Amino acid sequence: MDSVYSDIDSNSCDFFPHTDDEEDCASPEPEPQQKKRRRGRGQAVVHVVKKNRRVKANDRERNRMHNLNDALDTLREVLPAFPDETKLTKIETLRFAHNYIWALSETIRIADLQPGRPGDRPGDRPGDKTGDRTGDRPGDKPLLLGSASPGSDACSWSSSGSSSSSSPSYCASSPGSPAGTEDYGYRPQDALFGFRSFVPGVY
DNA sequence: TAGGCCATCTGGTCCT
DNA sequence: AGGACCAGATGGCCTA
Repeated sequence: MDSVYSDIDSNSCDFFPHTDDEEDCASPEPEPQQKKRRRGRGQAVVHVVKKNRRVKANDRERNRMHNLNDALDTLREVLPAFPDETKLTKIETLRFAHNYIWALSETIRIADLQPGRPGDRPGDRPGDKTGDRTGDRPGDKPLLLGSASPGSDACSWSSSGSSSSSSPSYCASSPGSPAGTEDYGYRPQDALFGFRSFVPGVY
């Protein structure tokens, strides 16, 4: 979308009273003692240079954010989709990805612990390129419980302010054990079940 | 209408 | 010096 300011660029003081352009933007009621300074040619050049730099910086920043959003979209694509196809918000995407990665690694870990594990078969090892992507086949072990439906949050935390308080029992802990429940009967798929499932009426 | 999410602008800081 | 990154501010859009 075009910037709402695109029409304003030529006179940013309308919207950004504290910009470099401040000097040109005589405040509505200039202080009495303040004499209006006339800008000489040199100052005008400096002003134009500054403004150009700002415009370029804005452009770069916009591109940077677009790249970030593209990466986020790419991430959304590899995450399990949800029935109602509601697009995950940015924070939800990140939290869900975190949970998802953790669930996958837990699944691998548990599979490795099992005697005569299926992982002994070629193609079942985590790094085995011959294996299908987990979750691609309907018959796969139900790691991905797509029944978790979007609501408002990817996990059971409330991002309330400080980093300490925003440390959920689940999401912000180390990827190795997001829930801190490693040997308490916690199943990897619970990580995905937990997704957005704390919203009343959603799950 | 309030609240959530988002895009954009902006100035500061760090890095090359 | 200029670019990358970051966080704060602002305003638009959408939904409950």
